[in-house]
Amino acid sequence: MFSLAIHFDETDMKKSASVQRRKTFRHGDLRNALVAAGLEMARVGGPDAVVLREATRRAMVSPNAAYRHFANQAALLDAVRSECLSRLAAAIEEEMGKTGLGRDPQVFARKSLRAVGMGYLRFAIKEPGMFRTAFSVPPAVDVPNSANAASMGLNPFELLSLALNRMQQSGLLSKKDRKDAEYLAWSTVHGLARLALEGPLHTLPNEKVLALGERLVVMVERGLS
Amino acid sequence: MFSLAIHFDETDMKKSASVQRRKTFRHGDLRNALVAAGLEMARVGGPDAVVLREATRRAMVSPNAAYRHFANQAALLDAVRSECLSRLAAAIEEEMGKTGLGRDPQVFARKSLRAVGMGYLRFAIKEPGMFRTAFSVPPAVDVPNSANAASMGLNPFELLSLALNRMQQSGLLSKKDRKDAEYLAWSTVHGLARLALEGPLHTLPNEKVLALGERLVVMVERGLS
DNA sequence: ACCTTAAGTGGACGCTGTCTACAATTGTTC
DNA sequence: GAACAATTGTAGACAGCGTCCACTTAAGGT
Repeated sequence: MFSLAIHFDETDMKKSASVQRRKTFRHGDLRNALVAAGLEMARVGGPDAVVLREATRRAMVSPNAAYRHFANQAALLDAVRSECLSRLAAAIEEEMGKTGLGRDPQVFARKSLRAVGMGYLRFAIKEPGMFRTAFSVPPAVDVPNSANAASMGLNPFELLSLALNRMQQSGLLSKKDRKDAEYLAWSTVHGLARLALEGPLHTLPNEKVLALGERLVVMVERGLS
Repeated sequence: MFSLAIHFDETDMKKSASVQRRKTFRHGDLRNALVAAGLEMARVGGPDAVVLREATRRAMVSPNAAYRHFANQAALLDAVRSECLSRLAAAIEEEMGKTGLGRDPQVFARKSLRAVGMGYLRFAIKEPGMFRTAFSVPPAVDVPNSANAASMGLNPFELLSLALNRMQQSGLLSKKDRKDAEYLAWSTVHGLARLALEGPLHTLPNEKVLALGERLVVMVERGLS
């Protein structure tokens, strides 16, 4: 009937055990299904692996159905990318949450900055496909897009700003040095992540990458002021 | 005759003004021609833009001819990537050459490190497609591949090591801090480049990116030791 | 002069993204 | 409740891509 039938047209038209066919003509939640499928593909194979037709296949829908929800595959990829950014933000938040509140504001500030950097790095290592996808297409950084955020409503960039604000408020960072500090701090950790993931450092063992990350955070702390 | 004829089959079979057809059956230098075509595509559109069939088209050759010189398109892309790395190395060398020899070894060392970082960044800004291509596929860093090098025979990583050695020899860097310092220094500048090129900072004007680069180099200098 | 072999061509296949036209369902309005 | 419009799916086609297999052309060595 559908071209999908080739998957299980063993002369029986009843639903096979593993693959049940949608009963209604409408899918009901196709957009989300496509993003979920795309996310899984991105997780496994990075941005280049999110292919529109495969997503529709996994959603058990004809290829063109996707075009009712996305202008083109770039739009689908962008939705997936946004989801990846959200997960990155969530990972950072979790890492920040693990550092208790600590009474000394300077210690707290340092821990916050460290958590942002290491959470970033850990996510990159644990989910390289998602990480690479998150930064595959250039989104604007200044326009806060809530779709990129995690539970706190902050995207990774804003989480970093938060940590740096704590640094300044606790007196670890002068107002002058605070300016654009997120760009500097971000660059360091992001660079390490990319070099370790897809760059020339991809043979480094994970522990070493994380150890380098620790050194980087210290370097940022000392180098910023 | 060839399928290429569709490009200029205006009922005249003589060579058109702009496109002359190869006379001999053999191309003579097809491998290089394909790499050159791929490089140009990479320059304009980044790694995803280097498509095998288009390269053969530009070399005025049938698509399959490429397979006499490359196992597949990944192999072609890898050759292009290697060339991009060489150009990056050349750009860094040039930047290093601009800093005179300077008698004070500490000043010289600092200038060297700065040149590596800023040369790296300037190349990324001037040739974003090549830069992105250079790091699109993970090559090993430790195996020195002369194909990646420029005139001095050093790849970008080795040029950075050279600058850091000068830092150590002039007493600016302790032996302990010297260890793995290239990873830390590299990460910072590489991260800025990628964020500025394809990441969330791609709207930043070039001057600002370069200014951030200067600050990064200073940060590395102070943060390493 | 023959034979081997390197380096080209031709045609096919399955995959992709995307277009246009059509069908089925749902929601709306009289 | 029937007619109609809008939404959301399908069918079929197209060009472009990487790649496979079979064939051809020329060059070089004996």
